[in-house]
Amino acid sequence: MRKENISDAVIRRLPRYYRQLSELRAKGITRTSSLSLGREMGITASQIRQDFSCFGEFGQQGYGYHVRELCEEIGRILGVDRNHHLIVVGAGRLGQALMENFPFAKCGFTVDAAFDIAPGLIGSAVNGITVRAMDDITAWLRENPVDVVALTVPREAARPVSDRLIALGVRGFWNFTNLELSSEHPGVQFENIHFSDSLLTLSYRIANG
Amino acid sequence: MRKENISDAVIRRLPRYYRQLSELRAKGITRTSSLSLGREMGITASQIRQDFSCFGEFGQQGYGYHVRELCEEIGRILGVDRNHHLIVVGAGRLGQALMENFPFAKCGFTVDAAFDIAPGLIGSAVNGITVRAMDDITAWLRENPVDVVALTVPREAARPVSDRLIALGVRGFWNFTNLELSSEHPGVQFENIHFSDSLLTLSYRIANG
DNA sequence: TAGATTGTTAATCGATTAACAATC
DNA sequence: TAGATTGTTAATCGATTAACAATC
Repeated sequence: MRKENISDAVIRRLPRYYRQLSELRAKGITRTSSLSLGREMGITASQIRQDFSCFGEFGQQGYGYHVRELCEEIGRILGVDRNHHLIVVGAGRLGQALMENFPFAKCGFTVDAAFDIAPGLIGSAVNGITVRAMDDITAWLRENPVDVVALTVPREAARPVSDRLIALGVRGFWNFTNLELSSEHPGVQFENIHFSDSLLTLSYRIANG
Repeated sequence: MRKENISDAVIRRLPRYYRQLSELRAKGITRTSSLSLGREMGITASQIRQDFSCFGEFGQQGYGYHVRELCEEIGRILGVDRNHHLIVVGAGRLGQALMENFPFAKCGFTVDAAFDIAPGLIGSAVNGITVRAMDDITAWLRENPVDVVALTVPREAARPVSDRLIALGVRGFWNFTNLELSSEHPGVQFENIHFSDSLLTLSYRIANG
């Protein structure tokens, strides 16, 4: 029975399932079960079955789950098969690090371009991705609509740049600036990666727990 | 009344409170309340009071909270005042991006050194931080114990490198490799930043909700 | 004082876990 | 078939919200 409203907690677990299943696939394991998956991931079998049941029936009684099929199903739910288009806005070290190291293709993303204001960067290429002038982004986006902008500009630029991009029709932001961006605009999604929040929770846990 | 066991959800909210309060401070606002803080952050006043009450009594009936005091209290809880020591292991683009851009000092961290195996990097400096040879890390750590390692090595190196560092006494890992590291060793804390999990949840939300 | 807002207890809500009939 | 394991319903647990006496 497909659910209407999927909780955020469930959605956040989906990529972990996808990662674990991808690893099993890579190891050549073809079959698994909620029990063994749960043991590997530190999750109860119950929760795994509940989570999957939000999206459909992927298993077989008495057998479990076929790893490749389940992996592909979850990939589809996450949109890995959709070939999203992305640009990197802010081609400093962090933007470069993403372009150089991040496995966009495995997540179903193609990086079409990068943008920056630094004259020294404009015209260069990182990992085959051309860095263009921020001034050209309006014209460029008209010709090349994108699903997501990876926002790796300095903190001060985050708000004005994202406002401008929303006006240009961008509906998804992968936000690495340490500024909390959230959507006043309906249909615009923000995913914030707050490095400092992460480090501070670690700081807390080192002292306590 | 101080609680014994603080839930993970509460801990994850603390850095957000800290960020919001820091911003209020920067704006020169000296006084706030659970109600106004809640409005700003999209959280109920009730939850804010509950969260704070885990750690003590920071407010005053009829007045609310003094921004600076509350900010400092939460900073103390998070350990921002503790001057932790950190090294960056893996001085590629991502490691460099952190050294260059991340406000370690604001989080209470000092970056003492970076380490890498690439001959071209060894001996260079990024933002005043010397990049040293991975071969020297054992000797170096004996002289300079650290609280946290920022792990920015390639995925394949994550496991062997972290094992080695644990053996050398490191007890905190800020893990940027896309490998799930979790502690079999008691007292060793891992904080994983999974870029791909984050992008995939965004991918999901673009299509649904 | 009167108004505001806390810290805390009680009520509600939602998420996790357990149980089990269905069935491969 | 007998054993295993699903999907789902029910029970439990924990987290969020509401309510309110205390008090600045």
